[in-house]
Amino acid sequence: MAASTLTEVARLAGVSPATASRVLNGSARKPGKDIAERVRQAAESLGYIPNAQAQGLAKSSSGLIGLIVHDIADPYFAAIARGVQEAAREQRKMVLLATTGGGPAEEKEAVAAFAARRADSIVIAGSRSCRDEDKDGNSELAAELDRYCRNGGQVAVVGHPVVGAAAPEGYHVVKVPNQELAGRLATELAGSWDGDFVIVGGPEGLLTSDDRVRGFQEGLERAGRRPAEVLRSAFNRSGGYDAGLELAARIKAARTNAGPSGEGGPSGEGGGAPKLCIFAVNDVMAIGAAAALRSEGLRIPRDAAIAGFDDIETLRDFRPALSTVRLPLEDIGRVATRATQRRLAGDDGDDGDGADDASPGDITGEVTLRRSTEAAA
Amino acid sequence: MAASTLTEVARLAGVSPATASRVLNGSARKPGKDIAERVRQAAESLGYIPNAQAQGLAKSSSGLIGLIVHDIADPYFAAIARGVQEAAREQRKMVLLATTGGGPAEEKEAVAAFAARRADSIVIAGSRSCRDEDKDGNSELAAELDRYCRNGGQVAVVGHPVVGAAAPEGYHVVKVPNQELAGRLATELAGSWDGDFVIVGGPEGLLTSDDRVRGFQEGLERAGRRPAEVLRSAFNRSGGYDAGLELAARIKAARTNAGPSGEGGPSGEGGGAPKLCIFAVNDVMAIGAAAALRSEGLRIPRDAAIAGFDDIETLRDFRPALSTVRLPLEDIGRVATRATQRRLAGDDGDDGDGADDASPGDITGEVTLRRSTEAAA
DNA sequence: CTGTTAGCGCCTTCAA
DNA sequence: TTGAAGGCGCTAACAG
Repeated sequence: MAASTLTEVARLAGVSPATASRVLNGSARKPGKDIAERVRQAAESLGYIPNAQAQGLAKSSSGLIGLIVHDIADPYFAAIARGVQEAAREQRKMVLLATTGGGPAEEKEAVAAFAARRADSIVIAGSRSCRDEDKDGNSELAAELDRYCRNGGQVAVVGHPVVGAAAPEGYHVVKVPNQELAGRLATELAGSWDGDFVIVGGPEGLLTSDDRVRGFQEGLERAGRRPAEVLRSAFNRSGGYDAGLELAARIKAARTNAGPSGEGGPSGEGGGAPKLCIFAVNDVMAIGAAAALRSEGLRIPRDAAIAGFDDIETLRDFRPALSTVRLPLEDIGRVATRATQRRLAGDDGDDGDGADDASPGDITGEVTLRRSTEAAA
Repeated sequence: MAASTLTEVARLAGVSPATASRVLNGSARKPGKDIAERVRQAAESLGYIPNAQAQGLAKSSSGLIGLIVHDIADPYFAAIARGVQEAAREQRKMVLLATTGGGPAEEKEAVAAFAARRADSIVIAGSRSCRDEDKDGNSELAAELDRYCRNGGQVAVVGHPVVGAAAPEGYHVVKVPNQELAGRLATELAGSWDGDFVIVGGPEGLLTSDDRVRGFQEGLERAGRRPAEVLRSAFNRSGGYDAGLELAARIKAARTNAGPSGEGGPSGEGGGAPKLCIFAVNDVMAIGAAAALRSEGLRIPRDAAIAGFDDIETLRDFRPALSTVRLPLEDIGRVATRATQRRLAGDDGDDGDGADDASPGDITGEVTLRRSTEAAA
């Protein structure tokens, strides 16, 4: 009942398994035309499907690319996954998916599982963390990756190198200019916004979040503004929502203090309190924060401005349109995947520190100001 | 340089490979405690990782679950994928991802690739098509699946059976009550909406779309309403947008015909033209349509109501909140995946027509009326 | 309880 | 060009 084997095909075609193998895959050597045809027919009639496991075992290479994400249902990762998938198809490979929820321990498991399957390469998306609690996990992950690379595996990490990882051969980092872009966002915002800024960040130690926070502060400074207060919460919609609630309370309090201009409803003009501009370190958090403000009867951008980061596609129809930084997520996935393609001979070598920068077209982003941060009431 | 093997571990521990194998995996038989410990240490010190390919070859089972979707970045599929992933983790399996763009030809390729990798089971999400152009593709896909099942593979399809597929053992269909739910949506809407209905559907022949269209018409009929006109467009945001543009033009035309009640802007009260309620067969299309209306200066629900289907999580913060039918996408993925788990002995058999219904908790949905279809101006 | 012996299905030297 | 033989790493029957 099991699928038919190469041997069966060979027998049916009246040739040796070796010959059958040669015609059924792109072997260097060309079998006789007539023979080839016979083999092909035999394969067809038996519905032969090569056993990739056996092939992999024999060739010690599996045609698999492992992808590690926090959560595949998160549009950020889904977009990256699409890019990875495309690049994988170009390489005629399949992608193995692992979702980890973000913990280095689970990530380590995933790497081990990929290694067990002899994945040719691994792409790790999702922010690194340098919190204390993750320290052990990180070094175990680093060790696992190191071993994987030493056994000939290729790894690409999106964003930051794994904390504590050496930079073995085959280890690539796709840099994402989070800090710089957040800085640009801040300066642009500062140009059109008089009020104060608040940052809604993820937990401290999440590198991506930290970069964006830092960059934003720098941008503010460059623009001659005072630093923004940073609220910490979960790196997802609900974190944004919580922070939004907190901010809504403050905004309302400030308003009533400044003068109860109108109890009939919040008025953009009334109290002298300067309006707040909220920067959430990703779009999903921004949406959460916006929802919270709205649920408290505040309106955007009338009562507060809000900006996000990523420019998630599904969120582009959100109203008011969200100011954000567009990141070429799909490209990021593609670039990361391509970076793991073993370099051909004639490589111009890396820059000495081991980890090379996966340079095929460096990742850039674009500040995208929209309605949610318009100053006009 | 290659990863260390079981044989090396065995040698280091001074035992036979068989023994090493027995301790390193859950073999039925238990080796001596001291021996076990020695083996474990040897494995640890060598950084041994079992070769899943070899294991799979020997056991003829790979621990792989293949998932086929149109597009992993589509939130509908991403949500299902999350469910599949969870169930896979429960079964201690990994998921192999294939995205096909929806064509049966690519789906067939994917099935063949999964078969080659000896995936233990395959989950197919994404609407089936019965269009003429897909006829050949469908039957090839059916044949491929049939072969896969005959070789012992398990298949679960979300929604509809593959067109033309026999119902071999191991072939499961996770039914989604699209038609019924669309009907319920229609009747509920009919209760609070006086105007006419229009359906924005996908291309004819897309089974999921067709079901929803049909169900909606039935619901309308039950409510004593006349059938809705059906606009056909692509099954994605841009299709919805196109249809929305068309509808916006009509709405405006109807208004000026009925009487230029106010040129200052569209007014809900003014013209006697009954307001339209648009049913888009999925949320993403609905969002597209809404965006189109908005771009034409129309407002929802003031100038037209709109409803979708799926209740995509990322879209829940959309304003006005979208009336829709909630589908437990994640559960669907989970249920489909679990259905492919080979039944234990003592199975109560199938219902004779071969394909069984993957009954572990039938899928149900829930009509969810929100702001976008509120009658009040 | 342990070790030995065969494969799982395929690829890849080698010799013919 | 084709065939025969050995091995990829592991498991599953046997034998001890």
